[in-house]
Amino acid sequence: MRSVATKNTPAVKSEMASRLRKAGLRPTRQRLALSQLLFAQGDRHVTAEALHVEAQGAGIELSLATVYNTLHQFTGAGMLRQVTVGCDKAFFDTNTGNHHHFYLAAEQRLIDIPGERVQVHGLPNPPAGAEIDRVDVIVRIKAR
Amino acid sequence: MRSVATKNTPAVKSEMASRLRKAGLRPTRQRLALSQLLFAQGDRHVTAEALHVEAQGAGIELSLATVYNTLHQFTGAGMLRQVTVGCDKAFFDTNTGNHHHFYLAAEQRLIDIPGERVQVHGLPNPPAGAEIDRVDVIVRIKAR
DNA sequence: TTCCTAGATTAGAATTGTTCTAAGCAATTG
DNA sequence: CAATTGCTTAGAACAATTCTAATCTAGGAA
Repeated sequence: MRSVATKNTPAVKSEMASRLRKAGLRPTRQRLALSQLLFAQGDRHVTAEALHVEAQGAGIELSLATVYNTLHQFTGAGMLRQVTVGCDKAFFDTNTGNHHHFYLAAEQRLIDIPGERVQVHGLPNPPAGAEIDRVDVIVRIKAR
Repeated sequence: MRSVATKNTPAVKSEMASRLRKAGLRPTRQRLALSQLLFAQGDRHVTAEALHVEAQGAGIELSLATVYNTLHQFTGAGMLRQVTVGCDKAFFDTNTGNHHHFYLAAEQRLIDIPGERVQVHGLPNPPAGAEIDRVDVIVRIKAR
């Protein structure tokens, strides 16, 4: 009995499967398992390494390479967003909507900041001919 | 005759030396040389690798390890700021004042955005007991 | 000046995070 | 079911950075 309820019902599974198919990805055992770890709970920030450990801990056998592949494919399909916060590890965020982040340097951990309320004023125009992809606000929290 | 005027006068040199001493760093040949490359022109964004190449090109013999050490020491002394923008390489910025960045993903290049005009509104309070180190705004420019 | 010593530099090895490769496996299609 | 195409895999390769242990040097003392 685990404390986190990772709803593992057939219904959830087939919903995941169709999401994957829509993205042009075969719903393989590994991708379904990772989908569940990632999306069956609330918003999450994971690293490849951490997700791999978590999967193994949950009895899912897969290689780290597959975790990397899958995270990138999911990102390409718009199911994840990659957050860049330090140059050590890459974080993947299940929240792909408009939002920003606190970064707790001491714990190497991210906390979402809902995007609706946050406004950035006074930005200059981007260099000629360039187009803004997105604006990221990162609030760095001092290490203690 | 190089096109970029890297003022290499004794005056500049001794000013650099005293800056280093103030930071508790011995003004060694290597640190003086890197100081000049970094600070004798306007604001710059460099990677360790690029600065190493630049130094060698300018006839300064030093190891990559020294470049890394020096960049970190300068950062610790508040003479540089590390900018985190992608997980490949670390950028060091000679502009340590209040400002933000455009990030041109296609060229892996940073452009400063002066800080005075930019305002970020609506941020929630940081988690209990935490203190904000700083707020970074990164405007990502779409790769073409 | 010369000597001494803490601190700085170095080459190369080690580590870390990530990507690649080539071979076997598995989901779909016919 | 068989064929096809895509997926997964272990392990090697890679790139950025850090570490290590030996050597060197700046700056103070004699």
